[in-house]
Amino acid sequence: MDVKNKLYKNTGIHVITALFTVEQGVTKVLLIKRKNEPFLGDWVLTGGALYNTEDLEDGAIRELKEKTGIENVEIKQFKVFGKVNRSPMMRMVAVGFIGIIDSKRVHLLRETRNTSNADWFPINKIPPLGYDHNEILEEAIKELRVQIVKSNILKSLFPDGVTLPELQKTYEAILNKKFDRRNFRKKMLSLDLIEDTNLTDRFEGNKPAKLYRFKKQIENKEIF
Amino acid sequence: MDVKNKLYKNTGIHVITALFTVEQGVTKVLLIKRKNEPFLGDWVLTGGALYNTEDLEDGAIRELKEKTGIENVEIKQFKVFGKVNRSPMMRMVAVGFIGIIDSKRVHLLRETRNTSNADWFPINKIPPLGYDHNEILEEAIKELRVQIVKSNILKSLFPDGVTLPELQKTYEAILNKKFDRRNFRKKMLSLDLIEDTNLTDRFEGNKPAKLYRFKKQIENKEIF
DNA sequence: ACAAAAGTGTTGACTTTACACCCATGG
DNA sequence: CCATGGGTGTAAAGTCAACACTTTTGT
Repeated sequence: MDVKNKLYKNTGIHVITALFTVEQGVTKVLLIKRKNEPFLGDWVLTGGALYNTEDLEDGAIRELKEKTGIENVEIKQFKVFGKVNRSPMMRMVAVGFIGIIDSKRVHLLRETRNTSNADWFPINKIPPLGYDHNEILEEAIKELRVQIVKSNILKSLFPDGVTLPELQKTYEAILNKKFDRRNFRKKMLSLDLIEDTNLTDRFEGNKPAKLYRFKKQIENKEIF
Repeated sequence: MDVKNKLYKNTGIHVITALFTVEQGVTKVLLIKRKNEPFLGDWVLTGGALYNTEDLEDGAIRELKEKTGIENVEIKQFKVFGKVNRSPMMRMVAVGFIGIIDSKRVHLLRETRNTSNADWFPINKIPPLGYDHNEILEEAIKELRVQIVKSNILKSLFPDGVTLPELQKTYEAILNKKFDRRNFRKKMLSLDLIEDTNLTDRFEGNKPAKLYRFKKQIENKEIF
């Protein structure tokens, strides 16, 4: 590779995170409003350009912090978006990440150096986004639906443990589907993603529910 | 993003393909030997730096052509590798692709402008590779094993159709596992990846086998 | 004792596994 | 007619889907 060749110049990396939450049965994603060109005034997913001194995931986390104030998130790389013209100023290849957190546990910055607003949008009410972010978000939602059944990605939504009824509502919100309570329990437990704690929910006028927690490590299943 | 900021300079994209084949029950991957620094004389996966004028997949295909002579391959993006120091000269983020072809159908160039050798290596006999390619290859093998049961990736290995006994040998080679013949058929057909042609194998002293072909489009299955 | 939500078990349908014999072809 | 490899069915075990009643708590 000849570093001076023009074909290799002016290329950069975007790190873009679709950060989800679930509020009262509604799956939402965090969007920010741009304060600069290009796409000034447009809503976009959180993200920005990677520094050449940081790893991909660290860059995505830094951008989240800078543009929304959100910290302590676990995210997972899911796909790269590299069409030549996806960004207008120069050639940018975007690495997409997903994560999910409890929006009640974070303080969202409404304005920063580079953003004029930030908010959680229900995933079925997404405005036209800047860049190719509608496409990235679509893929992110698909990936989220896959990951919740085969990884512990939901751990960051329930860092203090979760009850099966809560989990069921979450799955129903994300997969947009209803489940039978008994069968959901059996399925969930057989997925081997959660483990019993010996605690119960704080009660509120009804039978307290058992608390589970997501496992630290998930072993992968046979595929054939 | 301030384009002049040093933090955004000197970043490039690698497009790296793990191209597999299966020969007599052995899964192999294509490696090339480097003719230049860095890693001069080392074996690596096929790939190189992306031009700022081409899409990711096009770049990976171009690199395959340039360094091995291989054309008409279908490849699939699977993961990004972005550790700050994965490449010694400058910051390079690698986008990994996998593909699988029939090695008998291609003419492999043994030497090119940038390579001093090229060959198919059994995946359990891989030498230490340049860059982080051992890690990339490991992930690529995992992904291959997932893809053969949920996508039509094997189509490019069998462009003219395939019989169930051939397919079974291929799955056994890639998954490193034996299957019962009757159960393999049932499973394979229920996966809905292949469809009957009304042809049969050209025979060679025994009962001719029915020919199947991989479907163009695979619909995705329910996940919960 | 009532309201509200949590927890639990069984049956029938379906899927998966284990296993052995017949069939078509070329020589 | 024999050797080679291809094709098929069935019974037992396991998994999945549908369904209703009992338990615990606070008031």
